[in-house]
Amino acid sequence: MASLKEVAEKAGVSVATVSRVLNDRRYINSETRLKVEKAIKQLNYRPNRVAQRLRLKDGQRKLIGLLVPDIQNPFYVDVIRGVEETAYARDHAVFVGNFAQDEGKEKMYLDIMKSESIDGLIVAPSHEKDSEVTNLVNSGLPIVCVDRGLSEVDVDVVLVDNRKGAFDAVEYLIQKGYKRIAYIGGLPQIPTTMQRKEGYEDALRKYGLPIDTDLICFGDSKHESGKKLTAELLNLPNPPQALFTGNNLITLGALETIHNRKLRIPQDIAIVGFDDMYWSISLNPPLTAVRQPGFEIGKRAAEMLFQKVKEPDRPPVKLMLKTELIKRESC
Amino acid sequence: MASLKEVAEKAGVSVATVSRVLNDRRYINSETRLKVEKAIKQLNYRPNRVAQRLRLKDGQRKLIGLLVPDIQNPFYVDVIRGVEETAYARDHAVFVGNFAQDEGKEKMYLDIMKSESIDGLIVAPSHEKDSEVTNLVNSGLPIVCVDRGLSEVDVDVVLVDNRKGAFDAVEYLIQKGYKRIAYIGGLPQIPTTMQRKEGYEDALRKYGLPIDTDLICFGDSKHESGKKLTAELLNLPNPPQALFTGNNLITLGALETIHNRKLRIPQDIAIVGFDDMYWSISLNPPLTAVRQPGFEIGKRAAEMLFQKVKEPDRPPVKLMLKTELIKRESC
DNA sequence: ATGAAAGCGCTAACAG
DNA sequence: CTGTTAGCGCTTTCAT
Repeated sequence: MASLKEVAEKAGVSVATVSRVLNDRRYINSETRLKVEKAIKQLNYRPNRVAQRLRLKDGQRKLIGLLVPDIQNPFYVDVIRGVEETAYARDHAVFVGNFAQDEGKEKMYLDIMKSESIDGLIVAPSHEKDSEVTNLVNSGLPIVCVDRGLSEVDVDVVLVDNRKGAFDAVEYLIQKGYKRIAYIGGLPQIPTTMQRKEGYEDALRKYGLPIDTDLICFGDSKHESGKKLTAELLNLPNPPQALFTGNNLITLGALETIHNRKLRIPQDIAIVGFDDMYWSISLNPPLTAVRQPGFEIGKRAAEMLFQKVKEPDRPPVKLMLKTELIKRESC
Repeated sequence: MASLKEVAEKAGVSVATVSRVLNDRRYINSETRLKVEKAIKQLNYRPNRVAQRLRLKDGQRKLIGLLVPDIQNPFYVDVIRGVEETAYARDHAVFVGNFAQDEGKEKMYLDIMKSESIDGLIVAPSHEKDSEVTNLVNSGLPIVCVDRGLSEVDVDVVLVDNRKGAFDAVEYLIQKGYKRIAYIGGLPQIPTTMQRKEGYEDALRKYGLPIDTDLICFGDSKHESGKKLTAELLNLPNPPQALFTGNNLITLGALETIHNRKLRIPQDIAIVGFDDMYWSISLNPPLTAVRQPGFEIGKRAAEMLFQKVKEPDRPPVKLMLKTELIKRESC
């Protein structure tokens, strides 16, 4: 890799001049510029981003971090894509970390992000009191939370109305005539898990249905727990008629158990899931689901982050996007 | 963020000493070490990875790059996880880039990787003659290819026996009695697309079935093209009885078209796909598919890369893993 | 309009 | 065993 110095030598100017033609487009004699540009081309010079970041100040490093809880979850894949596209449009690179729902790994990634001199961070914190992220916000690093907020500090956040989304799903189930409806949540410490539970209960309450704690259960937001909890629910003496599953991986796990038992959907058991996937129509049967705009969330979060970087003192904003109930055939 | 200098001041030693207790565990007076460790703890010091990378030589920077063609494809998500887990076990960070099947974006990412001073790169090149990646291999950067190799240079590569995997799938279809079998491939310039086509033709030939070019088509390896090409195939005057789809996104697209037309699988049209997903059992109907071990591919590639970094002159090796045909109900 | 030089935070000779 | 110092590649005053 050619360095600035080599370019300078080849062009017969100082490194400062080369740096100027690269960044600071004023005050350059046009002949000098030509010479430099020629040398750059000949050597196929590319600035060393590491040296650049070491030297540059906050907000000019062209690198942001993105920390997601589970890359196997297609929702976060959409968020990642939304962030990346927006960042690249602004010539920023994105350092993505997947902490796989492991708080230890989350901390490790946070350490890496800090020491990689990023301009800002987009993160879906493990839980609302996440002290590592809270400290980082307090340290002044521009941060935007996605999917979940933080309770101990005022921070920018982009998410959906989980309570409303869940309410809509369960209300639809009730309107379809189902009475015993179970909720299979993810990790209880994740805010969305509880918000969706609230929405579930809101709907039950509105229609005067009892809230039966036997029908409310929590797992770890992954496929396996969806599979296992569905089995437990179906083993109940008085099993539910319908399932409201708390995220897409849980939904997939639930479907697996139902299919293994040769139960018919929705005749034997109905299901509506939180999180739609573009291939939900190809599931057996086509899934009724609450769609959240993952790509849009990522995009908005990135835009918000860039704004925050530019104007660090503007007060944090909360952006709540809408969910949409996609009606298909699973209930 | 505290710096080495601040730690040194607090501990009353030189920066060199602090650096030594951090890296170079020999030759340190135990009292000195204690003082330094205390200061490190008090200041909550973390080394600045950017400064470290700028200073360090090849192979010691604890950062590798990973460039994948499509993060929306669950296969690559598995590869990413395999690479990450292996890298983290060795205390390396992974810079992941998703070029979304866009050669321009691939080049951009390659530039970023180069200028981020990585120790090595794992990449699934756009095509076999990918000159950017080829040049990078020739430049001496340790590189391991996954999923696809390079024809113009001898390089390490981890992939599966695509031809055999495709052969097994199509042979199974033939044994089930299907005679008019179509192949829906991805981008024709991707090596796996053509290898899978070879396997498809091998099977047809072995059983004396004609190779009908009307039944062989290519798209762009994404959901939409699977959807569209399936529609075209079904519109043929003499449509196929079975589909062999070239990757998981194409499969999902094909299923969508089939379901939209209210066709029954496998009675009206059978399907077997390349790439299994853990939720393939929940598709309508449970999908018969060729499984490739994505996680394992990522893991092996990372191990191979670390070896290459340690011993840059060892001759490149090709590792070919096996596929497995998972028989379910779609044919 | 251009160059010299400081310095970002760190590691690794080299000297003692 | 420890300190001093050069230098990784870059940007940015400060001079000129």
